Amino acid sequence: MRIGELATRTGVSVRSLRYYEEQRLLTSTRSPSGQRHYTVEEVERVAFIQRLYAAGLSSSTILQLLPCVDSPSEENSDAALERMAQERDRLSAHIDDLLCTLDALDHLMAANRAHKATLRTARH
Amino acid sequence: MRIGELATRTGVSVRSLRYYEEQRLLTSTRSPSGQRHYTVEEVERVAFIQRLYAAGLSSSTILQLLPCVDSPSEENSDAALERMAQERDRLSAHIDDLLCTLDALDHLMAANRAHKATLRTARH
DNA sequence: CTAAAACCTGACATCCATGTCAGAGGCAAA
DNA sequence: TTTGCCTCTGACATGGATGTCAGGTTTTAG
Repeated sequence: MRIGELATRTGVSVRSLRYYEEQRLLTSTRSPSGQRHYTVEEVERVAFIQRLYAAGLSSSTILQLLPCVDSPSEENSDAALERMAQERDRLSAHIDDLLCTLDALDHLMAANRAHKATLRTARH
Repeated sequence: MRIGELATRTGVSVRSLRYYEEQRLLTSTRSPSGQRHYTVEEVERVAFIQRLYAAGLSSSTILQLLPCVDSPSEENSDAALERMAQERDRLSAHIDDLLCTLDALDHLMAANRAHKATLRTARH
């Protein structure tokens, strides 16, 4: 498929797909005229890359993890595995932090609603 | 306390504290010479602001939520409460997404380790 | 064949929290 | 008083993913 189709299938802009290639996160074969072509596998790969971006990883960090995805457990993926473990832990800690924040918001909202109910009762 | 102490107590840079004030997320009293002074309450407030930034809220969004924190359930905080509910839901969805990502990383790492164990067995 | 739509490269723009620097003033200890 | 550290304002810089535009080529549909 060409880049436009990959873009609509993944919900990622054409601009971003080219950027991923520039960052060596994604590869494409080129038609004789130079247009990029992708296989269906790339759909999943782009989705995964998006996941990692959403988890706060940078392009260069993602690049370091990819050997782990592309060629599981070959020699050169040791460092990738280690890096992945490190990012996993960071992400886990971040999630815990966000859960605390969620909790704080829930408490705040509950307090506000309670106060509002109090006002309503007092008025009648 | 002065700004430097608030900075060290919260782990937030002096630059950022001034920025928070510029965004009207934080207020200070000024000494006659113009230096900012804060009460201990501000420590908690800064920590909360940091939480919200870490949860992906922008300065203007945080500003919209603050009435909910400062003056619970006064009339003008209705919009703030609604906005907070909206952000809460967004955050909750984001956490779910991150949990999926965490899961994906765990699976990948397990697969890599399994493969590595296979290689080790074959060698002996 | 022609027009529209999609693609190419390269470059510059954007957002936004934070860093950093410059120049000036404030305050406390020696 | 002098020295050193803290603070002030204002301005410019940064990073990184993405948007956008220009000028040109390719593909597709009619």
